[in-house]
Amino acid sequence: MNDQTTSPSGRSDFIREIVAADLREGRHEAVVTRFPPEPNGYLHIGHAKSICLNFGIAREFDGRCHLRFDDTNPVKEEQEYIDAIEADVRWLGFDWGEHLYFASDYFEQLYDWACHLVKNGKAYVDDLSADEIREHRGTLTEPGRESPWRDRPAEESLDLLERMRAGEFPDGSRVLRARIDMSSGNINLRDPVLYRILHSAHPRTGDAWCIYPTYDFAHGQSDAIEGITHSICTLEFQDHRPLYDWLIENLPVPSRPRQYEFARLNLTHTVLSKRTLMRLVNDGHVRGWDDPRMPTLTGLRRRGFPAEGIRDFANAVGVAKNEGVVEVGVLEHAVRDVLNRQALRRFAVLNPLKVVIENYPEGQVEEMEAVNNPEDPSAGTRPVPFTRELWIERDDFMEEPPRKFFRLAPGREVRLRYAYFITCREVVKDGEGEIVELKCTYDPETRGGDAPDGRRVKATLHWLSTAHALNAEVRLYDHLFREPYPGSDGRDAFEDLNPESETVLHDCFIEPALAELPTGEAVQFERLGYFCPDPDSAPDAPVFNRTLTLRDTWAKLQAQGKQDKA
RNA sequence: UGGCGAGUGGCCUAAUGGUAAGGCACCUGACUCUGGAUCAGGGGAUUGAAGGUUCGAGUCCUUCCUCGCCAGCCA
Repeated sequence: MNDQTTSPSGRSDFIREIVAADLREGRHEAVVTRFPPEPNGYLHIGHAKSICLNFGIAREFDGRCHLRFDDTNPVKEEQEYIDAIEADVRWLGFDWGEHLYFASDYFEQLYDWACHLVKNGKAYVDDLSADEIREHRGTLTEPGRESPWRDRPAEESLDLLERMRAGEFPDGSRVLRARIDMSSGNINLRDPVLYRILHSAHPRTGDAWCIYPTYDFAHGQSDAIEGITHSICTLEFQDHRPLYDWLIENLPVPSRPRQYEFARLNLTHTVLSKRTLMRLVNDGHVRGWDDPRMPTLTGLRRRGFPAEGIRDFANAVGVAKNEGVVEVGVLEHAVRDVLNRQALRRFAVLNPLKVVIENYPEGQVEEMEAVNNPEDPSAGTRPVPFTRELWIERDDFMEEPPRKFFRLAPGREVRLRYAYFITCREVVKDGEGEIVELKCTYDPETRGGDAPDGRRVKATLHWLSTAHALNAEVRLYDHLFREPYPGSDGRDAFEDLNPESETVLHDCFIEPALAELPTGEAVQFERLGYFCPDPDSAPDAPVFNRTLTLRDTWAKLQAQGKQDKA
């Protein structure tokens, strides 16, 4: 018995309240939910919301959640997707234990139930073509017309259904339809198709079948077979609920599941429709389903988004029936929040500018002790080599600094993190006036980063010894779409693609400690953001993906054009 | 002119007839060897509209408006 109404985070929602009430009032001994993907594509962040809801409820109320593939349409489904989906759900942090199911496991039972409906006059074989059925269906405002085959004898329908199964008829020649109400305002009740002929091999049942149940006929009955108590789906299925209930009530099913609908996730600056995602991949706008810019779970994982961050995000957006659009910032905040706690800090210089410390002994190397994670003392420290010639970030120097620019400038003193204070003495330029080098001096008294005389600096920069830094490629990512609502106001979503969603930087430098970081392990490049090694990395050619930038108030000031304001 | 659903600060979500709460975002200040993090504070809502019931309405009733979904042998 469990009468809690809230999730561990203290939040609840209308579905959890229904579950809690059903348990409290004894309608069910335990809650059983299910996540029912069709294996025809990759899972994305929107599915994550559903996964977190279904598995989350099972976990919180001490019930169970099944992973069930809704594999009723062999022409679109593939084993590859089944494998990828299982991996993604596991990665997200959920476990279905023994409860892995396939709608195709129930084909025989479903067929028996189809016969049951026919025998009871609740279903019939229709010889109309797809076009004719459409014509008979009517429109949103006009009722449909009954098929001429609607009242044929049950025995005849039964015989035809058997012969459909036996493969006697070609695709599309006949269907099995429920006999409900051709004049219903709900089009799903206008004698919906239950079975269609598809001479197509199925990833799991092979060529055992040439007729396949539709979603409507398979889903609720699969729920009933598995003892699902709460069948949770998205809003677009609300219209199907009367049909869901009609089938359950007219069939000798072993349990009585109920369907509940919630609003699917929408996110700004991205798109979550399978069709658009597919086009992004097929038209080469991204490099694949796992491109770090994709909102797919495999893409987010490659990008370096931790599963915990995605779960936190799902929890933060809540579950309701109001279809809204969540700002990506909420997702990014959730991800930064876990990365800030967990990611090891490292130095990297993406856009290098050489600094020579003129008064530092040539050939000398000092090991500076750097903290691995200020949020987690147990992460310890590491040595970072310091020498006379260093790389710093080009953005950390300005020859003519505006008022609010605190970093290095001619004559200015700043701190090199964990090392010394340095002062810029001279700016060296090439023939074109490009700054190629900074000549600086350091104060030996400031070793470790503090001045004995108590003087302060306004900025602390990250740096790397030119002699020790490793070379790396770094891929910078930004929103795939520059518009918050891609394709709004009549535009094609693809017009809103962000041309700068990926910027590849070569000849970046990373600190030696980064040499052997496992793929996908997130680190923070101090002052820059969170990054993780990409699978494209080679032993001597590391590639890093930028997961997210750090919050950057300087960048914000620049964007607002306020950097000169007093 | 059909059916179903939804409208609460910029965004998301709560308040289950008792006097609008939280997260994100934004702004200020403190602190800081990351312009990060953290901490403290702040602005911002005539709850889609108009009526009605009630001592009292975001919540109940009526009418209206707006938005979303549905006419696959997809899910």
